[in-house]
Amino acid sequence: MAECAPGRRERKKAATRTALAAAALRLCSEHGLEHVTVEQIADAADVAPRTFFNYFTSKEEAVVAGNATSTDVLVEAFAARPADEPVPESLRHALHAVVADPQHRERVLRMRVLRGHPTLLAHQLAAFVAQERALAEAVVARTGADPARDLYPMLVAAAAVTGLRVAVQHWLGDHGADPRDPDLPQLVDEVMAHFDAGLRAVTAAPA
Amino acid sequence: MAECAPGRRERKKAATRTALAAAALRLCSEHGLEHVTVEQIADAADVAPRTFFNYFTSKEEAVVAGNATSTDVLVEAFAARPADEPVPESLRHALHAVVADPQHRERVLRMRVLRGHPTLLAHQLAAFVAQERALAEAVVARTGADPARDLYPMLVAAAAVTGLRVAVQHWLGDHGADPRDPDLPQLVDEVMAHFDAGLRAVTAAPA
DNA sequence: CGGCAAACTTGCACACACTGCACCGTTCTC
DNA sequence: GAGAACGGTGCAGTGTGTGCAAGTTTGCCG
Repeated sequence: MAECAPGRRERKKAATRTALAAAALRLCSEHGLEHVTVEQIADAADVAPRTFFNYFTSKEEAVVAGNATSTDVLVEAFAARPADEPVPESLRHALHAVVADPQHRERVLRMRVLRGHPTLLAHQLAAFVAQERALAEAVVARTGADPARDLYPMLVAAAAVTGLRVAVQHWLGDHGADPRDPDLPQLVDEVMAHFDAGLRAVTAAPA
Repeated sequence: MAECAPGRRERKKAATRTALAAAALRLCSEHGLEHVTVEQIADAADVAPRTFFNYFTSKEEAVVAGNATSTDVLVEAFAARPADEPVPESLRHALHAVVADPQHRERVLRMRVLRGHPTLLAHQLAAFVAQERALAEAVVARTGADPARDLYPMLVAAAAVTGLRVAVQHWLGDHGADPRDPDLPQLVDEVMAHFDAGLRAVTAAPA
């Protein structure tokens, strides 16, 4: 009952999908991507191996599926900002909302182990592009720009997602441990400050 | 003979790799990704199927491999700009060099047919990330910034590659046919102008 | 030149990914 | 309660991707 918009059947489907994605992420982050078979993932989610492929076309897709929730957080946080606020400022707040989400942190930490698997990385990036598109639609909805004539909505959305990715990479120490040991919200602010400055380098003199 | 730095053996290897990548791109763009087998690609390149996997771990990787040449063009064009030029301006010129490369246009047009295959798209994006890293190194080499403390090099490189991607997507009509029918260099300029303006929306009134 | 050693190619075997098809059970609709 | 629709499952088959053990080419040095 409750809100019967999603019927009983649809809820079961969503539950199975979530269970498969969660099992895939957990098993692969624990044992490594290539040491986990689809059969094991299906077992952990208590469905038949064949059923796995009714939801995902590959292991990688299942592992990355959880990112969709971050997309929702990002878009909703952006949409919730006042419409007269400058777009980049709204995006800064939206990115803060994402990195503040405990589920996002959890996922980032699990993903950390899985870096270096090219195929998985590739699918991860595909998930980011999906984020970009969803966010671009929200920008269009606010600004009323015509995406066929104006590439601003796509660009600013892509820039925001890219900025988030760069911030997370930096935070994970992909380019060496940052001696300042900054946290994720701080790095997001740095990224957006660079965008605000038109990407003009203002690097301080080296220590 | 000639410059013997790359020995006879290495040249053969590079030739085989190129032949495999070219065959993969050609066959897949003609018949569709899923209607081409590794065996056919190997045949077209005149090697055994097993040999294919000595060079690439998947069909997708082979199809996308050609992008490495664009990376070289991008990085070299950036490095060739005067060191006292602002980084974004150098990047603008470097992006122009890429889109002016006939090989790049050829590849973009072939890839056009292959959009919509999620797995291939994913690997394509992975190739872009490789571009970002190479470009970031060039930025580090010019500015002397410490990538462990400063995320500017990674960010500006990622922004440039993302901008190129957005421009190409727009050019291919992913968001509807642009009535202005702009060319690629023009779109690159628009992208960089948006970055220069700090991504502040200055959308003109709709027609 | 002769011959060794490293590296590339290839065939074989195998595990696994992924798909089409058909069947069964459950859920929705009337 | 009957029929339609839909999701779950087993089966069979194709194709991917890898380890292993050859055979062959290339580079190197005595």
